Amino acid sequence: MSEGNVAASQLLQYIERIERLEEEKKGISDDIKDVYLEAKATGYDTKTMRAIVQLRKMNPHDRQEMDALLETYKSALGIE
Amino acid sequence: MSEGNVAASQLLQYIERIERLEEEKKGISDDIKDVYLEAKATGYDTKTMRAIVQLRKMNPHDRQEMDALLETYKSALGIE
Amino acid sequence: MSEGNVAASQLLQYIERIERLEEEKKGISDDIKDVYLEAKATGYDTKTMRAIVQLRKMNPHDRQEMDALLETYKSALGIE
Amino acid sequence: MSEGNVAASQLLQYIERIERLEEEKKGISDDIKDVYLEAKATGYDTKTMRAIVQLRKMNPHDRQEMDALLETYKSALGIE
DNA sequence: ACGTTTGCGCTTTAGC
DNA sequence: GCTAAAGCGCAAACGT
Repeated sequence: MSEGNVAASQLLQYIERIERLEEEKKGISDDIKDVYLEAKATGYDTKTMRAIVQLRKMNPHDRQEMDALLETYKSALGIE
Repeated sequence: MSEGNVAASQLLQYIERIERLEEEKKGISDDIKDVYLEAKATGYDTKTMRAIVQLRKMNPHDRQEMDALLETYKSALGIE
Repeated sequence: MSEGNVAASQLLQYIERIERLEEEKKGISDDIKDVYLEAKATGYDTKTMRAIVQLRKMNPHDRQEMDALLETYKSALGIE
Repeated sequence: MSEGNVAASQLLQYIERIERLEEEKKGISDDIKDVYLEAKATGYDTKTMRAIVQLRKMNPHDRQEMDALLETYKSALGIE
C-alpha cells in the first residue's frame, strides 16, 4: 500500500473517532434537554435553572465576591 | 451585456455593501473594547460592567421578577 | 416535611442530574479536542478536518449542489 | 460631592458610552441582515453569499492553499 | 396555524 | 497560544 493510502486511512480513522464522539455528545445534549423539559413540565423555570447551574459551577468564595461587586455597581447606578 | 454579467454585477454590489457594513461594525466593536480597557485601567471590573450592561437592557419589571425567582431557587438550594 | 422542602428536593434532583450529564458532555468534548490535537501532532490540519466533518454530515446530493452553487458565485465574482 | 458619587458618575459614563456604541453596532448588524434578506428576495442564496464574504476576507494565496488542502483531504476520503 | 421567543451548535473573537 | 465568552444563524417550541 502506498504512503498516500496509509495517510488516507489514518485520516479516516481520526475523522471517524471524532464522528463517534460527536454522536455521543449529541446524545447527552439531548438527555440534558429532556431533563429541562421534564422540570419545566413540573412547573420549574428553566431559564432560572440554567442560571443556578452556572452559579453552582463557581466556588462559593468567588461567587460571593462576584455577587458583592455586582451589588456595589448596581447601587452606584441606582439599579434596584 | 449578458444576463450573466448583470447578475454578477448585482451580486457584487450586495457583497460589497455587506463588506462595508462589516467594516463599520468591526470599528464599533473595537471602540467598545477600548472603552472597557479604559474603564479597566481606571480600576473597574469589566466582567461586572458587562453584567450591568446586560441588566440595564431589561425592563425593570422583568429584571425584578427574574431576580426574585433566582433568589427563591437559591434559597431552596441553600446557595448563599 | 413541608411542601417547600419537597419542591426544593425535587429541584435539587433535577439540577444534579443536569450537572452529571454536563460533566459527561464535558468529558466527551475534551476527548474530541484530544483527537484533534493528536491529529495535529501527526501533521494534519485541524481546520480542514473540521470542514471535512461538516461535509460528511451532509448527504451527497446536497453537498454537491452547495458546491456547485459556490463555484457559480466564485466564477461570477472572479474568485479563482 | 463624595468620592463615591464621583466614582458612580464615572462608572455611569463608561456604561452609557458602551450602551451607545452597542446600539450603533446593533443597527449595523440589522443593516447587514437586511442586505442578506434583500439579496435573498432577489434570488440569491445567502448561505453561499456568506461563504463568499469569508473567502474574500482572505488573501488569494492563503485561500488557494486552503482550497488545495481541502481538495486533498476530500480525495483521500473519497468525497466527491 | 403563526410568529415571537427560546435553545443549540458553531464560529469567531476577546482575555490571560 | 489557549481557554473562555460572545455573536450568529438555524431550528424548535411555546403561547396567542
